[in-house]
Amino acid sequence: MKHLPHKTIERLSQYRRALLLCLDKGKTHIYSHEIAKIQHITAVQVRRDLMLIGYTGTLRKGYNVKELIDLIGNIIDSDEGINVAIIGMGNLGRALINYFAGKRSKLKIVAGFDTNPDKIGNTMSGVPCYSIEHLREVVAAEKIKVGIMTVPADYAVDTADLLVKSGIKGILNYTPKPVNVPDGVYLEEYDMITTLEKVAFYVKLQETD
Amino acid sequence: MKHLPHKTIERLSQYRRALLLCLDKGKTHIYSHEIAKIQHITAVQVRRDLMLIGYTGTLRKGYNVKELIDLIGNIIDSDEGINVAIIGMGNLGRALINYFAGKRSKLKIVAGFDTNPDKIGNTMSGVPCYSIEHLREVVAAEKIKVGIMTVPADYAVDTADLLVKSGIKGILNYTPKPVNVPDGVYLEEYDMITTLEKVAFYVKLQETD
DNA sequence: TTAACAATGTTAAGTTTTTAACACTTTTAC
DNA sequence: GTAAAAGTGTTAAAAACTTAACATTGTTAA
Ligand SMILES: NC(=O)c1ccc[n+]([C@@H]2O[C@H](COP(=O)([O-])OP(=O)(O)OC[C@H]3O[C@@H](n4cnc5c(N)ncnc54)[C@H](O)[C@@H]3O)[C@@H](O)[C@H]2O)c1
Ligand SMILES: NC(=O)c1ccc[n+]([C@@H]2O[C@H](COP(=O)([O-])OP(=O)(O)OC[C@H]3O[C@@H](n4cnc5c(N)ncnc54)[C@H](O)[C@@H]3O)[C@@H](O)[C@H]2O)c1
Repeated sequence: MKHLPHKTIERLSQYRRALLLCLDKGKTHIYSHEIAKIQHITAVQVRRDLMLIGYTGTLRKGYNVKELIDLIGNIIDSDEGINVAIIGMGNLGRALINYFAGKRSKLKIVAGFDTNPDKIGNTMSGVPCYSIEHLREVVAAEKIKVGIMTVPADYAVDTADLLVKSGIKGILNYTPKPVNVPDGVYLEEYDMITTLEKVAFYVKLQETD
Repeated sequence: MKHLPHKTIERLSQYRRALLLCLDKGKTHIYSHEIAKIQHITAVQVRRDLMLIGYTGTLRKGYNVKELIDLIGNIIDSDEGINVAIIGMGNLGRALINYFAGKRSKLKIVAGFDTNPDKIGNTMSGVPCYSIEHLREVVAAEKIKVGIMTVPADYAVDTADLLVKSGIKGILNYTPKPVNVPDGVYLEEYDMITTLEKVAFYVKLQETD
């Protein structure tokens, strides 16, 4: 497989989510325009993405839901799975753990970290909370590759450095403070206010024309 | 002002966030490459975006932080401000309210809605929780334009319909279940798993080449 | 004072992403 | 049987977005 466009990767994840829902409903086949409708995009785009990953559906019946789910898994998932840690077991951290628990077989939150002694040693939704002091050892022992940052904003920069030093290869930063990482570490900044402001902007725009 | 690219709108919101942090630190001027560094993009792109909004900095001193913050506000904020509601005052809903509280003067969460009688009538971080039954009246009374959906996934579709009927013009959907809205309502689907899967994918990719 | 520098602003080129167009294939209806 | 309909797969065109190139202009330093 050659290079898949950035955007296609995102959509594949979304297609799978939609397909899993369809599978639950007992649907065995699905047309490109049905997927498109769910994702608010065009059928052409769906077909193009599927072309890129080399999947071909059956004419007149569309795509086999189960097959497609598996194929997407082959592409975006890692064979051995990827272990994930959450740093900062506060409101958001706990909500995320709760939410992710058991959602994806190949992506597992295996550890949480905090500085609060009351939290350290506890387990939340099956995820043990360690002291941030033990970050390095736990990351190594549990083969953790990805870290989700949900610490208070003031600690974001330091925490990112710590994560990098401990050998983490991907960071998802939920704090509103942008951080820096060296080459070789993939960083995604995820600010919720940006999205809300975007919605508000387009609402305003729609009103004024 | 003509059309601003979709992506520019997002970045403007991010620039403002970064600029506000700089202002706090007492910085009065900033160069395009400094903004770029924070946002992990190029200086050219920053300058281009600012060109599009018609802001010109002073040569050799860069951009005036305060002025730029105000200008971005003029563009993306709504003059009278926009009121927002959260539907579903659970873990995520509460975390969001807590987080947004007081962050933006022009974007205010003024109401929460739930079905749980234990929550209705209470106040969280200053936001009153109403029964979902009273959605329509409260939306009208409080001039709520945007709704953030944090209800259980099974209620997502119905809740979206309700919001649309009540006159809401923008929806930010945090549930993992895509919903549909008619023309004239701006919808943003915001799935956290997609982002995490993307991070995991690029981590995997980096390992294998 | 004048050359070197380091910034901005802008036009042009390049890249990525989306959309359109259409050839092809099975099913259905007559 | 054969034409119409409704899908897929793919190439080509268009649109959106980013990057490069460079002219311009204050500032600094010899
Ligand atoms: N709550 C939200 O909806 C939301 C949304 C977007 C972003 N955020 C951001 O996410 C972060 C967390 O938000 P929250 O509401 O969960 O806050 P919180 O205060 O509830 O949780 C923060 C947790 O981090 C722990 N912590 C503090 N310093 C630490 C360190 N150095 N290492 C590890 N753990 C540490 C604290 O003990 C606490 O448990 C904040 O930066 C916030 O701005 C929150
Ligand atoms: N927790 C997370 O980090 C996270 C992340 C991404 C997405 N989500 C999604 O967000 C949603 C909420 O997650 P949560 O962890 O807060 O769940 P939760 O169960 O803690 O909260 C759901 C809340 O919605 C209320 N509710 C139920 N039906 C309702 C209705 N018809 N109208 C209004 N309110 C109603 C419930 O009483 C409860 O207070 C879920 O769909 C979840 O998948 C959560």
